[in-house]
Amino acid sequence: MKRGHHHGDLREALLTAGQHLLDREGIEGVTIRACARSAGVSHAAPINHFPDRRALLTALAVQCMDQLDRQTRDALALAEPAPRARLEALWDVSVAYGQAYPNRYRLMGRADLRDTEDPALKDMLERLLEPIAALGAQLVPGRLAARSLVLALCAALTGYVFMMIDGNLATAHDPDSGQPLHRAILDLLLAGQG
Amino acid sequence: MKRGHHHGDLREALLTAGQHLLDREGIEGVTIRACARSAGVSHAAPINHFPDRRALLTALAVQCMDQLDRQTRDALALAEPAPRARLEALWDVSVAYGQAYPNRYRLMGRADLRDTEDPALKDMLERLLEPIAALGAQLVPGRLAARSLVLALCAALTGYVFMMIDGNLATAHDPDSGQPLHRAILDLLLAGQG
DNA sequence: AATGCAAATTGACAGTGTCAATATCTGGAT
DNA sequence: ATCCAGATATTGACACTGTCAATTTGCATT
Repeated sequence: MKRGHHHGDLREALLTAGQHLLDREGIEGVTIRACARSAGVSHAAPINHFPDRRALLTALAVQCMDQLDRQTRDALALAEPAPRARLEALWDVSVAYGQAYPNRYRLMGRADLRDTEDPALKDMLERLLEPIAALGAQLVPGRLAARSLVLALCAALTGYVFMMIDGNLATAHDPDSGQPLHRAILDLLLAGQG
Repeated sequence: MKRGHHHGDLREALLTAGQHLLDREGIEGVTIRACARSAGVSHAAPINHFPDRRALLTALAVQCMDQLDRQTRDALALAEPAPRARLEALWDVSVAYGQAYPNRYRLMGRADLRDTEDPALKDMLERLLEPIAALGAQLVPGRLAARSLVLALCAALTGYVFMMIDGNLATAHDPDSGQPLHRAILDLLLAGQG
């Protein structure tokens, strides 16, 4: 069934090699030639599956987004129905993912490394926005206010995770209340509406 | 007066060359060899002033942070005394800077490219945090609440600017109210405290 | 079985960061 | 004024990288 001509399924092998390289050595470390070496093929073999490095990194980023999206939807499926609780669950997932896989999160944040025209990427970006947009709409009456809230939630969440990843946070938890710091940000953002 | 041995002041020449390259070609484009070419010296001359590329990029980032800090303090000097107005002024400066020089803002966000031990960088980071920390303390009574607010403000601001830079914003202005979108985020963050 | 096409290899080129060895200039001592 | 020591710049090299062209290999369909 596989299209495997020589290798079996080189595309998949390159992606898992890339994932490992990404986790261990950072974005810089995920290079076409290193992935090829790790998959046991020659240095130019990947060109048949990814026209250039940009395409490889885009596919890798889409894979990471898919993981994050699945974890988010799984968590939401188990969360209580109250919008506030669901929003907390959503934030928790992203924060945990960034903590567990900082380099994957960094890759997802590097828009300059992506092929913006990739249809798989476009789909993924839409899918990723869906849950948070739904929660925003649920929390706030007007469509306009909802857009603002969603924007604020996205900006604050990604901004916070990157601060955390980059070590610009003294502590991850509030020393007094013991609750994670990102809870406090959510509190502030939702203080306005009941 | 200058320490100019061969070139006059190569370090400065490399930095301005780097700034131009950064603006025109992005971070990828600011390479040791390109800076050397632009300054009219051989490819290995920069090593005397910057031990490696990381050091060059760090110095460049510090320069950008200094520009942003100066513009911020200038704006605050002209702003009205009300904390809310001062906070708006501070956000306006960062948003405008990101819009005018997206690549400089991107460089400032790339903690992975910096030499964390650089004392000039450490100083600059402290100085950059100072105004926003002061405003947070002024806006909110307890030291703890102030820390949370400052964190939220930093995260939301940088997150928003990056969304804007990377083209993940449909519009930069609210089509109805006409006010810039980041105003709405500030509204949300400050809705809790009077 | 033969042919055509997709996949993989090999080899090359230009570009990069970084190092070692060498040459050159400058400022200050004699 | 001279001369020397050390900072500064050059040259050349090495190991990488992405990308391309030419070639070979292997599969599947005719």
